[in-house]
Amino acid sequence: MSNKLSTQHKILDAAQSLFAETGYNGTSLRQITSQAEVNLASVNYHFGSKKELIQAVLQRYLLVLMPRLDQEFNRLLAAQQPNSLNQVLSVFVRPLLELNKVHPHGTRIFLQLLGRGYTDVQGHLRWFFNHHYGRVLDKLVLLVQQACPELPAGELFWRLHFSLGTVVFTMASSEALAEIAEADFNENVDIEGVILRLLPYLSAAIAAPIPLVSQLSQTAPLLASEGR
Amino acid sequence: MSNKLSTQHKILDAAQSLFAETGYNGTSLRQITSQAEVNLASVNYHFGSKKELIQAVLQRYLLVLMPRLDQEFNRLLAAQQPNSLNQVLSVFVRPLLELNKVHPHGTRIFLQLLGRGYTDVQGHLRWFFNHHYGRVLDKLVLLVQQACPELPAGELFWRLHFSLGTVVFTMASSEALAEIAEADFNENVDIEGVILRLLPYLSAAIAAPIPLVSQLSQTAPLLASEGR
DNA sequence: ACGTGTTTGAAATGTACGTTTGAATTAAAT
DNA sequence: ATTTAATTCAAACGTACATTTCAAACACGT
Repeated sequence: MSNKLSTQHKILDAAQSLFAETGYNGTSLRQITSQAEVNLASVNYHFGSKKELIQAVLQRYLLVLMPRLDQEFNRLLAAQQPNSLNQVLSVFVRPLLELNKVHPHGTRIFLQLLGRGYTDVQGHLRWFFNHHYGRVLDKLVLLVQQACPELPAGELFWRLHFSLGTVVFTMASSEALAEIAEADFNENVDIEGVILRLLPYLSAAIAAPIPLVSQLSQTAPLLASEGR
Repeated sequence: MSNKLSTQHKILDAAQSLFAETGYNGTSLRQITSQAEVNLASVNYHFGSKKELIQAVLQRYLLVLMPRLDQEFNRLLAAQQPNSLNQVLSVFVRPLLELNKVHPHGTRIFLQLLGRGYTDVQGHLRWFFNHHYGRVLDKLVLLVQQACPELPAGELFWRLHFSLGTVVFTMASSEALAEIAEADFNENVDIEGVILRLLPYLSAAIAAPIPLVSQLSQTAPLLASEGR
C-alpha cells in the first residue's frame, strides 16, 4: 500500500480545501504549502504560478465532469420525444456526485470552487470556463429550450443565470448553511441532500409562468428619479 | 450650490464602487483614497479601520432599507387574510429601488455589496447583518410561512437561502450579465428590469411542490462510496 | 557506481498592504 | 487676535505576499 503522495498531489489537495474555504485571493501559497507539508517554491516549480494552480485544481474535476455531462446531454438530445425539465436537470445529479470518486467531498469542494470562481477572480475564470466548455453548455440551453418551448430566449437566458446563482451561492456558503440547518432543524444536510432539494426548486423556477406585460407596467412608475 | 463634498462622503462613494466591483479583500485603501482624491490616512482617521469602513458603506443603505422593509412587513402582518407569496415578495421592490435616492445606482451597488459580503469576508459581515437586522427578517420568514402553509419549516429555510443566492449572485455579476443580454437579445437590462424578472422566478421556486420521499429515495443509492 | 536530469530546500527579492506617526494646515471658539 | 481643537498631509513602519535564485538532495537509466 503506497500512501506516499506526490508533491503535486499534496499541493492540489491542500489548495482545493483552502480555496474552497477562504477563496482564491484569500488563500496564500504559504498556507497551501505549509498545509501540504511541501516547500513554498514547489508550487511555482510544478504549476508555474498561482493562477495556473487554480486552473489545475479546477481541471481535476472538470476533466471528469464535463465529458460525463456532455454524454448525458447527447443521450437526451437523441431522444425521440422532448425531455421534461425535470429530466434535464436530473442529469446533473449523477455526474456531480461521482466527483466524490475524484476526492472525498469532491462534489462539495468542486461546487464551492465553482462559486468562488465566479465571484473571486474577476472575469478570468469565467473566460476559462466558457472557452473550454461553452460547447457543452450550449447543449444544456437547447435541452431546456425544448423542455420549455413557450419560454422566450431572453427570459431563458436570465433564468438559467438565476439558477446558476442559486447553485453557486448555495455551495459557496454551504458550510454555514449546513451548520444552521443542523442546529435549527437537525436534518441531514450532506451535499446530496442539498442537490436533491435544489432540483424541484430550480425546476419550478425555470418553468415559472411569464408575467404579462400589463402586469409588469403596473409596477413600472415606481420612482421619479434615475433611469439607467 | 455647495458641490463641496466632505472627506467622509468622498471616501464612502469611492469605497462602495470599488468594493462592489472587486470585492472587499480585492480593494485596497490606496485605491479608495486615490479615487476619492483624499489622503491615505484619512480612512483610518474617519473610520478607524478598513473593517469599519466596510460596515459604514453598508450601513448607509441598511439604515434606509431595513426600516422601510420592517414597515412593509408589519403592514402585511396586520392584514386580515394571509398574503400571497407574490404580495410578500413584491414588498421588496419599492424599498430596494428607493435606494437610488441614497446614491445613483444605489440599488445595484447595495445588492452587489450584499453579495460580496456573503462570500468575501468570512462570516464577519453575516454576523453583523444577522445581529442588527435578524428581527426584521424573522417577519419575512413568518410571512412566507403564512403564504405557503404546506411548506415544512426546514424546506422553507433552504428555499429562502436558495433565493438569497439567486438575488445576490445575479447582482454580483449583473454587469457581465447585462452586457451579454444586451449583446445577444438587446433588451432593457437595468436593475429594475432584473428585479421584476426575478419576482416570478422566485415566487414559483419558493412555492415549488415538495417531492415525495419515495421519489427521493429512488435516486438515493447513487454511489457506493462516501457518505458524509 | 556513476552521471544526468528532476525535484526539493532555505534564503532573498521586490512589491503591496493596513496602519501609525507627528508635523503642518485649517476651522472653530473664546 | 489668540488659543484650541479638528483635519490633512507626507513619510515611515512592520507584515505578508508571489515569485526567483541557486545549491543541495534525490531518482534512476546505464
